[in-house]
Amino acid sequence: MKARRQAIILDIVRSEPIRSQEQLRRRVKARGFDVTQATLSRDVRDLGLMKGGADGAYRSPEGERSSRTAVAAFARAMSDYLSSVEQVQQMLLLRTGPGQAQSLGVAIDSAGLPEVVGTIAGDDTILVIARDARRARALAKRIREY
Amino acid sequence: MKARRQAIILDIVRSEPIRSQEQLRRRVKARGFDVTQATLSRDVRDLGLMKGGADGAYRSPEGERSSRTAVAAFARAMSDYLSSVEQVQQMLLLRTGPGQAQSLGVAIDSAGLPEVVGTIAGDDTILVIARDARRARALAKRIREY
DNA sequence: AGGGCAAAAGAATATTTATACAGGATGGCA
DNA sequence: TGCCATCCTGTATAAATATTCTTTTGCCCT
Repeated sequence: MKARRQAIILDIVRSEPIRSQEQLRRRVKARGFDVTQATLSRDVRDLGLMKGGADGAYRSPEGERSSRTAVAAFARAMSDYLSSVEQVQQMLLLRTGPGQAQSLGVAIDSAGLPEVVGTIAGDDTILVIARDARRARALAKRIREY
Repeated sequence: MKARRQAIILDIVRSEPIRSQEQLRRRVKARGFDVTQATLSRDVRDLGLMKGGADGAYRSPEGERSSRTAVAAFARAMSDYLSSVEQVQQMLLLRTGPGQAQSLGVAIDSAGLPEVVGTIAGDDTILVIARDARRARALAKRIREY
């Protein structure tokens, strides 16, 4: 699961100075993803991490939105608030109880899911716009698992 | 000669994207300093240059948060990351390279633009919600000037 | 269920970057 | 002057990172 792993990488990189992909590999493994250096090289590029500076460590280019608690909050918000999921082309319609959509929308935004272009939250409905229908489908599946 | 050479390196790195020390070596040579890659590796460390990010190029960690205003950072982020702007009613859809939207989104948020209600950043797309269509149009115009 | 795709990851390798070591230049000082 | 000590650099090589090519996996559509 690439998105999840990349979220973990961001988290690791923010929490301690990582100076090589091998070092990163061990940290990522300790969090349950055993991948090769090649994969991490691609992740580092995808995430736009920079290496160098004062300590020679990887850095996220200007603070990403706080993701550590955000991903957890996302999962929790889903199981707390979500009542249904429907896909319409590249969009998802999420239903919540009355007045709960804003909270869930914030959680989705904060999670920084790469497949999500954006969300619009009303009172009990959220429109999630994905990059394309395929990703919308994948996201719907993932969301239903919560 | 070291100081002079390093000043030139900074200048080169700021003026065009340099993706390897070999490439840098040729540019430095063209400016009159014929040195080896090893020396450049040391220079890069001395100067605290970072490599990676949007284009995989070397970058001076200049413009660190304290010295520049958020608006200047906003302008710089725009010119670095933005690839297109589209207006849909009171919203703008900004496109960036893959994985860069989060960074740009943060820059927009930090700039505290009064016409912006909020932003939602995905992987390579940002949805900027303005207060109304008129303001969205004005903002789009301003953004395109970067 | 199974075939066809496309995304994702691995293995091997190429490329890029960092470093151990050594030599030459320079400056201080008895 | 002669003798360090230090700084800077190059050479050779080690280490780190990127990429190419291949395999695996998951998903969609009969």
